[in-house]
Amino acid sequence: MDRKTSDGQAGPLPPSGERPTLKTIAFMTGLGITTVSRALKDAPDISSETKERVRLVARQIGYQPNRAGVRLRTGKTNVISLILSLEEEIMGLTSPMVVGISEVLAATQYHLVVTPYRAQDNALDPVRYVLETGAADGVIISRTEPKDPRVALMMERNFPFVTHGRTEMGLVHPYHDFDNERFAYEAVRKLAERGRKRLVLLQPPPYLTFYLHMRAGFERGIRDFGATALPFNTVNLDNSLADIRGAAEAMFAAGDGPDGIVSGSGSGAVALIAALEAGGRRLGQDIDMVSKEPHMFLQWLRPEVMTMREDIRLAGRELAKAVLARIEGRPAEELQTLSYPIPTGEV
Amino acid sequence: MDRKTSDGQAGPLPPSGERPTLKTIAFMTGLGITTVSRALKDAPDISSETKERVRLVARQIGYQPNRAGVRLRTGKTNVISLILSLEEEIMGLTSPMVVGISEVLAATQYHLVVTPYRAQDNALDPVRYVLETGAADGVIISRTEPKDPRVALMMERNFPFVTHGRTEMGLVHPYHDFDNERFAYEAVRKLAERGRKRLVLLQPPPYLTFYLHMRAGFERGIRDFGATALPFNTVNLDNSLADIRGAAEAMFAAGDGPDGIVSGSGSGAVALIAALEAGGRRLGQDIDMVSKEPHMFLQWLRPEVMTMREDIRLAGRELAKAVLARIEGRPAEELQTLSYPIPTGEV
DNA sequence: CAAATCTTCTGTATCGTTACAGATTTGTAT
DNA sequence: ATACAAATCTGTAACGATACAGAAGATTTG
Repeated sequence: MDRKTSDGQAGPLPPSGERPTLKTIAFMTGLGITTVSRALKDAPDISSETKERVRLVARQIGYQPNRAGVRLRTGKTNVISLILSLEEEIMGLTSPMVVGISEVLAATQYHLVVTPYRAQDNALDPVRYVLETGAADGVIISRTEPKDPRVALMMERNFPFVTHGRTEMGLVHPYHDFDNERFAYEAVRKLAERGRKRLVLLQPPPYLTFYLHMRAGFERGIRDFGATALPFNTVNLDNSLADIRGAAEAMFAAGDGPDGIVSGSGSGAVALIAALEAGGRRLGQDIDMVSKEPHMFLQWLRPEVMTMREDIRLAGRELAKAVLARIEGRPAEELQTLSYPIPTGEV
Repeated sequence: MDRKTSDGQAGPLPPSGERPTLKTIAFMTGLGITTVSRALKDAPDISSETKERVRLVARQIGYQPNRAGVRLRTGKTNVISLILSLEEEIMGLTSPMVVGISEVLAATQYHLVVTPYRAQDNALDPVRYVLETGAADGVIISRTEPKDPRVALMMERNFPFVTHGRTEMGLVHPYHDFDNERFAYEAVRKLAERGRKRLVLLQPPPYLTFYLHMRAGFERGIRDFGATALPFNTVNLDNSLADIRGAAEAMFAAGDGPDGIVSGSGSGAVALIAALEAGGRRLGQDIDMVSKEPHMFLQWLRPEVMTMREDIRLAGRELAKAVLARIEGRPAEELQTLSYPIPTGEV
């Protein structure tokens, strides 16, 4: 039972330093550094009594593995990289997203590193950086394109990642997405139910995948509910609110404008409302609108607008869970989820 | 001139691996690893010809120092930790803040790690974590309290940090802050100019430093412009919008309410507007309001509200610059900045 | 011309961790 | 007894970078 506390050997030197390391525990328990390491990761060749003893000491002195040591030796960074477009900032998606991700990572050893990029042209840069420097174990990207070079690159390198948004390359990869098709379809339905027939869509920029979805849902609605789609292509959700407002004002001034609007974002809706009201239209009377609603802004300040909520925080949680699962080797096809529009208070 | 390319020595082994390291460069140049390391950091005992040669090769093969190696050896993490309260999420401050910080860090080797905490009670946890594990070289915290234990702790340990918001402990530390005193004072002035005399303030939670500032500015305005402050203490900016609305509705229902409101946040203003309109008041007629305005929401949907902008992105930039400077040893007293309300379009 | 000095370069040890190849003890089979 | 296997434990080397203490050759000094 009582193994001699080996001494006199080339035993580990006293720890001395500040923060406890494996050496500290080895010294305190009289075990070898290797044994301590293996005990802490529950290796099969360590007696359960020793494991217990090591764990106890480790807990007592508040041992936490040195990340640099682990990373240098194993290559495991314990980092998830969230790659953000600065455009997203405008839409205010970042905050709840980060919160959702953090909620999941909090229970793990993972840290969240945020890496933004400027223009869509540079979207590949941060991904390359992570791949080349091994800066993270997994990556979360958003604003996917149908043929997304980032996805192609990471799949080719077999690097764990998840996308916020789908792609159309015939490649199976983890994603979480909001069902923008359904959103737009339901939006058209609501407008049609109010007798609106001449509809416009404030849509995403055309190179993003969710443009296709939103557009498809919109057009399916148009067909199913016998409405007409008017063009509104001069601006999209990536334009500044001032530009959106400007374009919308021009449209209303041209006369013969829409009697129903679907807005792909809450802030976009604000610009549209400003424009239509500047043009003398009255919401709920001359024209109706359906929009995504990030907060309660529209619901409270323009209750005439019908709103649906997209739960970005949930998206963050799903995305984080998916990368982690991917890192652990779960197959990509099990890591694809959709979320659906949440109806907010009806008028 | 031509130093013999030393060979036959215990020269470095071929690099072989994927990513180039110092060893790779050493092998390619025929120099020692140490020499390469010192050449790259422009040490004085390396000839400028060698430096040039090393730099050239390093650039050619795209050498980037291994972060884990540096971190393990030197303790330098090249990480800035942004410690966030989940409460901030609600106010949507995170996004532009992260963007601002990233803008500054992009030009450096630093990565940004986001570490959120749940309740105000746990605010100390992430700070302790960073201090104990050495997870970062510098920390950015916000939501400071007059006697902030995080500040005390980090100063005691002489750990580089900057706060978003000031403290009142007689400790000199780097900060960036928005002048909420001025904001509230100017807000009262605007209301007084419109003849409003019975004012309420939707204020921050009382334990935060900027409560004191906003309150002070408000009350100074009250005195200077001969108005009256009505109590509105049941809720603050940390409460949910629903709660704020509820409390405001109760206030209006009680009769004899305010004829002017100062709202410390844009989203809070929305709740207040919803409440006052539900109570039959009309903005700009029965009552006036001044608010911070994060976007264009208020300006476009309730142009009657007078707004001022707080540039959070700028705050992010200033905070990042300050931690970096502090890490480089600049004295704290040189790293204290204030930003001022930006008037948005007048009615 | 030997000694001292300067210039430039390099090997060794180390940070904390883990993979790997033993080592030691104990128990089992022959 | 002797060999063999099982159960536990441990030293060494390595990941990539840098601090430190030389080392080798060239140059100056008296």
